[in-house]
Amino acid sequence: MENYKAHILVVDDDEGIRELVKQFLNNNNYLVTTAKSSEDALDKVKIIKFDLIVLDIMMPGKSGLEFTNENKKKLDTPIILLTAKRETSERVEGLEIGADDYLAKPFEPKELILRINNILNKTKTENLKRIIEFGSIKIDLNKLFIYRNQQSLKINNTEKIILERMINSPGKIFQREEIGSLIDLDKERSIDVIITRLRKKIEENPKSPKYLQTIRGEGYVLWIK
Amino acid sequence: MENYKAHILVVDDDEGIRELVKQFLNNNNYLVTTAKSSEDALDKVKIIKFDLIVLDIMMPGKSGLEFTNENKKKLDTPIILLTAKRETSERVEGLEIGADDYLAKPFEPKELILRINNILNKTKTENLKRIIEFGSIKIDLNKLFIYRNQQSLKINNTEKIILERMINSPGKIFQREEIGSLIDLDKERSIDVIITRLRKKIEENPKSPKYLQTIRGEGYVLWIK
DNA sequence: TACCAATATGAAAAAACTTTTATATTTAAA
DNA sequence: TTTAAATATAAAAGTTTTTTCATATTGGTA
Repeated sequence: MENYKAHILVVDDDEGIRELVKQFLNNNNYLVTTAKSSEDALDKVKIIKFDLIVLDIMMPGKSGLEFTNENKKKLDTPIILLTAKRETSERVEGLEIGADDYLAKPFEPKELILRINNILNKTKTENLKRIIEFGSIKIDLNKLFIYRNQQSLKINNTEKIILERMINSPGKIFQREEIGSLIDLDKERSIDVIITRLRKKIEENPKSPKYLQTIRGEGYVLWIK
Repeated sequence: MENYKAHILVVDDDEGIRELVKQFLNNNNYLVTTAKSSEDALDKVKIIKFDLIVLDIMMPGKSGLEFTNENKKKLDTPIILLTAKRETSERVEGLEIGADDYLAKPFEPKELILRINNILNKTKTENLKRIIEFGSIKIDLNKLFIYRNQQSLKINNTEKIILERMINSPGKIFQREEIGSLIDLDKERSIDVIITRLRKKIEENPKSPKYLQTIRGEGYVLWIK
């Protein structure tokens, strides 16, 4: 986890809420900056790239919805909206224009933390790990390793590209041509060779493959478990 | 987007709600399977790997919370909980045990769709794209390409590993030793060579680098914009 | 400024990866 | 069972990547 604190911008016109939230987030190991209006927030996002923005919808001047609508795309920062209204209409609108989540006031601070953790962890772990497991095999597409029966085998980039594509559509038949197009290769026999190599790595018994099978006359297919 | 429909499991003891939700999700291009209890759901997840589960909390037999608690980890499928209660306590508990989202009944079907889209798009795009932009450079860590002034340059896996690490901690000084440990290399001069190669690719003017700078006596640091 | 240690880098060497080729094996249909 | 087409694969050849080495350059400090 290292020493990095996520930096969160809290935007609310009510100083009481601002400070309360700030305090609470501080206690939960977040770095917090506050803004008292959308305009104020805009000034700040120009200078600092936040990890997340918590934004009240109803504020004098520009509303949180307007702020989200106008800035979400270029900022590309997760936004959690705070809404006072009970009706769903406003919340739906918030999500439609790109907010990542919302919370109805009054809310439990603990719930806010959970939602923040949820969003930040998600983007983080999903960015870092791309690990697929099936059968007795584990494939780490980032580290380019396959793990099977206590041993680890390195895969190369070509193999990664093909595995990644096939894993995305398990059960789909890939013609040699389609596989070849992924790596810019058009000799049929050459595709065979790559498949053979892959089988040696992922199959218990490469001669009668369980996962990476041949469909005679069609191509190859990957079965995940 | 291809031809793939996300497969969603809807679990609710109330047939009316089950069918309503199913109908609505079908209309929104999702493939739906229903289950009338946690036990029923358990049978189904053993056979099918769903993309997402929508789960009522209050059901006879095993509750949605129990189901989530017991299965979330091994399933690793996003879960949206449906809660009837107004209080936050139950919702907080749901998030704590690993649900990805919840929705209070009664809910607008449209809101459910938004939340589902939200979760599925998030996992999908974050799995597929790992593109970093800074200055006039765009780095695609999946495709192993760097784009700069209309031209594209290939990076190799070693370069990707180091860039990825440094991008994760911009401004952090990396000692040669630390960089070397990423790629299992312990000769100082060899690290230099890799840095030189990287600079040729990402720097406008590699002789006076703007992004990948030397900290004499310490190591290297990457500045993002 | 002159010196020394730190850093940079071209080029060679070594290692790894990729493709092709030639031949063997398998499969399905006659 | 025979045959022809499809697939598999070992080994060679070609290519790229990676590391090392030798030398050049740079930056700080006396």
